[in-house]
Amino acid sequence: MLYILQVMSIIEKHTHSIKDIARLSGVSTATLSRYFNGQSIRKNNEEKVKRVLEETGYRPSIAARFMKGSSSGVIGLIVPEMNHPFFAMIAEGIMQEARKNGQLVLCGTSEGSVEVERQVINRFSQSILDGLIYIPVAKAENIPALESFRNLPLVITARRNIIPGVPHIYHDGEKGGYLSTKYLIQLGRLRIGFIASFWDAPCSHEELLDFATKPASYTFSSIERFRGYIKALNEFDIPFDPDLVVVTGYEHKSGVDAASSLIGRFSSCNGIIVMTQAVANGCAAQFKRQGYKIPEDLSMIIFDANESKADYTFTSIELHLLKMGEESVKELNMLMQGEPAEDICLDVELCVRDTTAILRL
Amino acid sequence: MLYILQVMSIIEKHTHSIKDIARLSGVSTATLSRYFNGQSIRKNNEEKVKRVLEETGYRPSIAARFMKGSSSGVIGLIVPEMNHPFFAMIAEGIMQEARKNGQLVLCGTSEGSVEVERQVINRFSQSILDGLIYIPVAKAENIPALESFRNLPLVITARRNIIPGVPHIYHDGEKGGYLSTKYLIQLGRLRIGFIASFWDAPCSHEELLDFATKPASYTFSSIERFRGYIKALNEFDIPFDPDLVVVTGYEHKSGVDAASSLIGRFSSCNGIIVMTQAVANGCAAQFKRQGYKIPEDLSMIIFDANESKADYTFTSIELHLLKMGEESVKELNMLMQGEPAEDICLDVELCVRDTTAILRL
DNA sequence: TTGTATGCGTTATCAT
DNA sequence: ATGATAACGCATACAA
Repeated sequence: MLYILQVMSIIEKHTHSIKDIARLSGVSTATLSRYFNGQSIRKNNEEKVKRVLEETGYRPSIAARFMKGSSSGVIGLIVPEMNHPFFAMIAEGIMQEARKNGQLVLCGTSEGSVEVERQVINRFSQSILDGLIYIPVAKAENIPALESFRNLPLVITARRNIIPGVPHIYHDGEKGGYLSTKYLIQLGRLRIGFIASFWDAPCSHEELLDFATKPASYTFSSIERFRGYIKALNEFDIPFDPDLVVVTGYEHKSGVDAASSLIGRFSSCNGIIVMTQAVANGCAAQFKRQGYKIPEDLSMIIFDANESKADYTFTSIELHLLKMGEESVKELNMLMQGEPAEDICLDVELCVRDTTAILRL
Repeated sequence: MLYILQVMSIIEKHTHSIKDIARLSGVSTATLSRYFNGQSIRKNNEEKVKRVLEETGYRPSIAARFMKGSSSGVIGLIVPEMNHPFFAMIAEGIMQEARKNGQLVLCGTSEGSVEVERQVINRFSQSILDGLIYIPVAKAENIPALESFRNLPLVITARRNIIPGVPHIYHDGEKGGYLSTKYLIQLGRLRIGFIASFWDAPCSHEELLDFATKPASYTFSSIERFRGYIKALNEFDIPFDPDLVVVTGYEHKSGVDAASSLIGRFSSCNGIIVMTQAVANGCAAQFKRQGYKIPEDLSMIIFDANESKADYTFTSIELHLLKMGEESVKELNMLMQGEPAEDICLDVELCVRDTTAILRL
């Protein structure tokens, strides 16, 4: 009961202004403002002020504070979808780090669509932000020098090479693709499927193959990982077969479709690399339905096994999503303090679990 | 490229004020303000204004706007943990609905702790909110009439009976508990374990048993569901065995511990009801390790199988989490418009899948 | 329809 | 250390 009462009184909508407090406690607003910002005031004044604050439950308005040019303590976050363990985990990391700094996070989801993303960004621009963490859906080519963008501190997360001069926080996707492919090869599996996932405006099959060889002006994580896949194949002199590559989305259904597509295309596939768990689940379900045994007939490696919550059955490339969120906030805060910030590439590791096994003939 | 440029120019930090626009276009600020708010102005003025707006990329500051008393278009959300499919899904629903209304969501996580929750609420109070959606962790007894709380529109989500006079959006937990228990009984399984999960300050084993019988002044979802469990047992004249009940947390590890605990306590358990997937995974893993076969030896039913992303293997009580989020925002907006809002109880359904089977002796 | 003047809650500047 | 006052960007009552 006491607890609830406290909560309630704390969160009341604005009633008293700094002027009211000044009047009630007999000091000037200037003195109060200084007091709130950590400066010391005369002893007997402090006592009086404290008592009045207690009684009124006064809270400063950050709207007014922000208007005066100081910071709002609010950072923005644009994310494709909150209902996805990958982004939820990053968001959790962001919020934890933000809380440590007394910051809040204003969220918007782009719902995996470029159009919605535009709307949300537009909406954000009318809001009170010290900075923005942006997990893009958009496909953006030929990015020019952006002089128009130097005012709002910005960090790009989970993608690399999107906007020059802006810090990007991402995983070493190429290494992930390389490690997973190499491991499957070492298990004796030379027919390795690669299921690339995209949000909006997916790469075409051809584009993907194209991007894997020549340096692109931007990248998606699927493309990075695909590069590693190609690299490993080359290293072991395994001919690349385009029929082993599927481009799809990020849903459970995408996995089902991808599996069907693979099964329909050719006769033998004994290894497979999938971008995320939802797709992998759909994929596995469909393969099982067609009589494949996992891991014997078909070994699977996925990215981001969503550590703490899952059944721990997928062999996976482990990502560090909480850390990714934390680093994003740290970078953003550096930027906001005028310090230079650079890209951060987080390492990945192969974690062998239940969905991979040596190929027996 | 064009896309990125647009984004950038839109989100630039404030440069022009309404006064600048007034000066540049030769009209007064009042005229501009009216124009922005939909009133018509003289034709030739409108053209001039439009051109200036185009050139400057002017955006009104909602900080100033909100200071004047109008709404900020921002709703608050306090959630125990974003990195949990249950809450992530609710949050997604909230954000989708918010976006439809041009609103943004200010998020804070309580990290499953009452203390952190207090901090976050405290931080929220310094912010600009039109209303608040609150998913509580706190255990709150004997809630009094809260006169101090009539200013900030508030909705409680995923819990019921927390604060009188405030609308609650929740699932029919008792029905869920009842349906799952009844189904297991009908499969011939009369030894049904119930694994209750709590965030912070968990109920003691005794408290839980207590709350199940007498009407409590507040409730947790685990308690609601437990009531349904008891109800079904009574209906089939099955004696209640306290040893079949475990109180634990919401993590994977909680499930492992709960399973160990159950196994250690007694000899026979052929059915089990679990609150959430992470716990169920841990639980299933531990039971399997001990030689139990699922669903033959042990049938499992869980709540919230996290529909779109999962492997669809658990028999479950399906919740409507996206809808829960949407309804929360709708209720909150009604409240903000001064309309009365009432509790919403969302229905649940039993979804039979792979983790339940008839008991064969 | 338009412009002038004032207030919103805070911080910063300047004298005291 | 303190108090009076001018900003900040916007909305609006009121006069024109």
